[in-house]
Amino acid sequence: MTVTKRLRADAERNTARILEAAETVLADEPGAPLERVADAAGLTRATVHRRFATRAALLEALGARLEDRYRQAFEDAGALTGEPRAALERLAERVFELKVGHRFAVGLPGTPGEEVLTRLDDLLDRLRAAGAVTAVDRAWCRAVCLALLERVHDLPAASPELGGADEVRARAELFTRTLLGALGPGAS
Amino acid sequence: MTVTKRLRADAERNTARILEAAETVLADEPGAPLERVADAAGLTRATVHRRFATRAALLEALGARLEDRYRQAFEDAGALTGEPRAALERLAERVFELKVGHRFAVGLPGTPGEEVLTRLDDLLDRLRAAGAVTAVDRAWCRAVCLALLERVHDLPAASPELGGADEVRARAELFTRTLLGALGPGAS
DNA sequence: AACAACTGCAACACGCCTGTCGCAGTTCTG
DNA sequence: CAGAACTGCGACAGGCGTGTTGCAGTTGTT
Repeated sequence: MTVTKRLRADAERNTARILEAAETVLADEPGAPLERVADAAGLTRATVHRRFATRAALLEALGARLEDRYRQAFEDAGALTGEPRAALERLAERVFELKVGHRFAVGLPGTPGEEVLTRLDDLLDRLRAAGAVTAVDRAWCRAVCLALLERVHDLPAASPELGGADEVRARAELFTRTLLGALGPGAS
Repeated sequence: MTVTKRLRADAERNTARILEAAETVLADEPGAPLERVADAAGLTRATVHRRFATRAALLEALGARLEDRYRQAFEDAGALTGEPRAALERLAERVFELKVGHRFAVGLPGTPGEEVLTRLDDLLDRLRAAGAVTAVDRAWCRAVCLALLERVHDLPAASPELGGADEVRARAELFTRTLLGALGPGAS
């Protein structure tokens, strides 16, 4: 698609720094000026524009980047095969390792993309088939799942809710338990 | 505090329209220009500024307005007395009646205010005492509660998750069930 | 009816962010 | 080492939202 012309080595490093900085900065202030991103990357605003002509282009690139990571997370977790509950927890672990502000990520142009969302729906379907999820509306399940992802992500590491020594694992465990409690069989 | 000088009758009506419009418009686009608010209110941007000198002032007024409504909701639901689970559901009903975009409301300057949040914590504490909630971290409980409030609010009326004839009641029921499932005893 | 209050209109100044440019200096590449 | 590629710097133009103002016209108040 985009026939990216070959870049010089240092230039390529800088593009990476820009994306990295953008992810960090825009995560907690989505409307932040590009200058802040540039500063965080140790570069000039002009240079940012040389890589990404427009702000929209940067966001698009950022979106694609995240999309890839999420897709990767699904594969690493083997979320499409085997016992779905364990798959869910493994997936959560991978996602929390990304240390991405999900609230921000979802606000991105088409992120998570159709593909990732579909895989998530599939996993939730399998959980439903296994009886771990009783809620029927896919949109609802997806929304709750994403919401809890955000909240667990924002939870400070010092929270008493996070027991174990391995923080990432503890988050994943909390997430899984909470999600299944929310969508699972708890008829009152 | 603010010694609001007596306004003419129509002017007072317009202030109300402005707040109404602002709530609607800013709910799904928090950064929307004041001109859109003015249009939605059938007024001019200048007039908006005559009532609320600055954008911040408008948001503050909006925040106070919502704060009052939430406080009222707590009282109407009798959330401080009696069986906490029923109180929670009554509270949810009152809140959904407000038809406010909670994601937006929370983003407002100090909204929900300290007072409302404290009352919410109290209610959650009472649920914990009753054994309906097992999660220990107050911040976590609060976060999940608010998040689910948002998601249920955003759920389209046509969702199969909303059974009963009374939509508001159905939402409240779904919210309560989901929240207690998420925070309640579901040890795996 | 007479006065005061309020609004629309239109214009203005201001600040902020975006996007572009040329130039001088630095860093990579072959 | 020589040329190409890349960056910082500084400046500029343009767009957009905010906040203000004066004036003419309308509407409420007494």
